[in-house]
Amino acid sequence: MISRPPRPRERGIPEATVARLPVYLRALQALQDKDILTVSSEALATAAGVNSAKLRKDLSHLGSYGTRGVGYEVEYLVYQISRELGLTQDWTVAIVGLGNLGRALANYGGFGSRGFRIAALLDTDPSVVGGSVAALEVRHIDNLEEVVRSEGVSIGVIATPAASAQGVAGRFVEAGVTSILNFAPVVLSVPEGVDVRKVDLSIELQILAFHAQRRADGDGRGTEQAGLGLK
Amino acid sequence: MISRPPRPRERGIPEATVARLPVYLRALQALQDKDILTVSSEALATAAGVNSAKLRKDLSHLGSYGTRGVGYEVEYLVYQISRELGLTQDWTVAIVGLGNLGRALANYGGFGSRGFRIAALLDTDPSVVGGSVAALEVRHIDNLEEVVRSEGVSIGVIATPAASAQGVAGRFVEAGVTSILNFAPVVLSVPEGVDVRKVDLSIELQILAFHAQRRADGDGRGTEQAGLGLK
DNA sequence: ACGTGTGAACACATTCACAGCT
DNA sequence: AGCTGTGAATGTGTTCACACGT
Repeated sequence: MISRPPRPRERGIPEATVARLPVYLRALQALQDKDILTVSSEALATAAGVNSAKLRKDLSHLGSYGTRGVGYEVEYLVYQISRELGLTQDWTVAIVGLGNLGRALANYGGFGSRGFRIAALLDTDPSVVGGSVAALEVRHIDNLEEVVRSEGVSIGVIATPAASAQGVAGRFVEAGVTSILNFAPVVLSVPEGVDVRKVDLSIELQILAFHAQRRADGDGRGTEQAGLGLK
Repeated sequence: MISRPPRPRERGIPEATVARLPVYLRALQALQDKDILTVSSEALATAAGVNSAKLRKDLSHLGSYGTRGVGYEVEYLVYQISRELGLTQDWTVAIVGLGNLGRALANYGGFGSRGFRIAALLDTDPSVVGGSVAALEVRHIDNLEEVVRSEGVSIGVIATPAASAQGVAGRFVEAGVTSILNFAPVVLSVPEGVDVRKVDLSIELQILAFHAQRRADGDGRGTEQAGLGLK
């Protein structure tokens, strides 16, 4: 008899919702900058590029933070979302690989804007190590374990060539880092309990190409898509 | 010679499948480089980081390209996926904004590797315009419309500051570009029929932070091996 | 014997539409 | 009267498990 380990219904926020919370947060902060104190689901949804039913459902997972007949208090919602996302505490980041992309990341202002602090830059290339990027010294990757410990790094960013990425991931994991953001075009293999997110530029382009092609062969010229688009 | 596939193709591949095809394609190309001719769904799934049932279902949307009892012929599958994604034709790309990120994109080799050609780099900054990045001259953004027309640009990449992104998007759309890859942290508003994909570094970090926080304070529920009781 | 291809079951996500509070 | 919060309905995606072709 095979009983499947039941996924315990841990009362959690749906993944799709989590992915949108940062978007809502950004929209709310833009409203704050304009000194707007209150916002309806309809208005906030428009600013965030979603529909209002989805927004309300998403927010309902955090709690009842709106007022019926009125809307949401901007400042309060900013705080609640920030807290839910874990942005009320600081997260320390290390970036490995300081090619063009790594440099871009290190210099990216919005990065450190709230909650994220870049604590270390690491590379292997002797022509890069010892130099300085974004007012930080680039250290040799041999210091990874020590830096993770001394700086309390909790998020590792991998911006190396594909061939080095798995090795770096392994060292991060070994050093106790359980959150990894991977820009290298490889599938990383990590133990259970380690969270890897991937950002892949060429995959995004390929998805765009797919849709563009579909649009192109569906309509020869402004015709709507009819069935039987035989080749 | 290439015989025409006898299988009629359905229109409408699920979006989730489309997003994974590039991953399969990359895994298959890695197998090709190792001179592997045939692969099972199990092996390919492992290389792509998914389970085999999902892989088979995904591939079944393209047609019946496997052989029962054997597996998939690597080269044939590479061709079929490439064709489905529209990579058998060339796509011309223009990048706007040559700050750190734009430069990284322009220099990113994998970009142009297959099917994508960077035809133009555009910026407003006088200290950048006229200079050269990745062996291409950076032109002033006033040339956008002309470049789109003369080079046949079909994909626009926006790597500008947030404040400029909507304006650039509008000009792309006006010039006839219907596929946009946006790296600026704003929600772009575009007409129906224009496809926008967003890559947002700080959103990815925030999602990681959410899960990291959950792991840290959820404790009891999870039975995964904790790496270092670092709290 | 083996691994693909797929209907059926299940899980997750979105949208609808309206009850309920202010 | 107006807008949130939410069950119910619908749509999309994933996993199971096995029939079927090689």
